Amino acid sequence: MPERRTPAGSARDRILDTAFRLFYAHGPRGVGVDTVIAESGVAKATLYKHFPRKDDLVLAYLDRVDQAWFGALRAAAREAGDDPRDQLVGMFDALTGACRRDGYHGCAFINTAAESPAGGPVHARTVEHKTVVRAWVTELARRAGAANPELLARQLTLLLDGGLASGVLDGDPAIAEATRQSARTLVDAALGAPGVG
Amino acid sequence: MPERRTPAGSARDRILDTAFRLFYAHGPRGVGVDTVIAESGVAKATLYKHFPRKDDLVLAYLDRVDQAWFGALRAAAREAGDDPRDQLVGMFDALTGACRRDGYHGCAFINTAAESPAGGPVHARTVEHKTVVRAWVTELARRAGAANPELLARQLTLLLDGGLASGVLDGDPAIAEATRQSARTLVDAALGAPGVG
DNA sequence: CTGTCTGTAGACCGAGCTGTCTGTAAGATC
DNA sequence: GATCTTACAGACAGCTCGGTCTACAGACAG
Repeated sequence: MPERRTPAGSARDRILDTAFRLFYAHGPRGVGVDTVIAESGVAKATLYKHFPRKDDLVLAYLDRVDQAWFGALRAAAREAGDDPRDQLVGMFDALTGACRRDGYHGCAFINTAAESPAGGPVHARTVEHKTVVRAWVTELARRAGAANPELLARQLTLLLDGGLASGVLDGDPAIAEATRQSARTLVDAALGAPGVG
Repeated sequence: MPERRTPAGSARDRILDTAFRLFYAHGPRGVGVDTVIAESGVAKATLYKHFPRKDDLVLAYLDRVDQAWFGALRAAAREAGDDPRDQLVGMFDALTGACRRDGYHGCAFINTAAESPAGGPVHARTVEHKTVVRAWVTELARRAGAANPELLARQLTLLLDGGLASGVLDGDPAIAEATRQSARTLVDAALGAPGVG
């Protein structure tokens, strides 16, 4: 049984690409299914074949956002070097990069959660995303030798969320800059003076 | 010409009270005008007399939010004492109080802006609100003797936004606690060790 | 040739939305 | 009592939404 050798990826990918772009720009609720269909050049039946409910499409969109953003965070941390302390600060470069990007509108998860009914699948997926990211930061903080890795991770992710949330209004680079400096201050305070680690 | 001696405040206030409650709970886009009418016990014509467009009602809602939240911030700062340094940290008690409140869903401005078209009046009002708050914090930072009041204010409001944005998901008191500790760290770092000011 | 799979094209339905309309009732003022 | 204001009650138009449906076309397998 040759699974997934279908050339069907094409239609599905076109739908997801279009949804990603439109959903992020206007919010899932601000984009009708008809618009996604028109802009992706796909038949309505095809869309509903791959994503039986609009919510399924929204969740797939969030999955893609999660991959992209979490990936950017890890890449930024990796590029900061081998010292976990530097990585904790370096991950904020992902925010700087995001702010610079055209059409930047803040955190897709927060934006989507804000317009979705509480307790729904979108909320759950958002909580899951934030939890995974915070767990990763916690591990980083632990490896950096923080006395209270959970608290430091909480503080840093809170900072990250603040920088992202402000992005709904504008992508002012001063935001990313101030956020990064805050991160440095918090990390130094938690781990001892810089260079003394 | 006896202006505004009308007893009409009753209907208008009922509309605004209801809109405040519903808009904050489900987001303006998630609440139909009919629902506001039904729950406020008002005629449709009356609502459209006071608020010709739904957007007008949304803006009036944001005005009320601004008064409430900015008021809470100033009250929290005031209760922290006369020292501007304490006030900078004390204002975060407003966040703690908000987290504790039932039905807390984060920052109404961010939530509303996330579901509104960029460049619209809602965005403008949100930017205005954030600007006013940051100006107030800047003045506090200046009085506290910060070398760079703008930066410190930016950092603290960013932190505030982070705490508020996370509230869309849950009102975990740990968020407010971590935020407050971050604020203390940032203020101390900017103004010198505590008690040495 | 005949099915099956995957896709396109678009009509259609019921529901909900914003906003307008007509008609009526209560109270104040002249 | 006549009139004006303010409000209530609710039908209505016009649109968009999510989602279902039928009809058809090409590729490939038996």
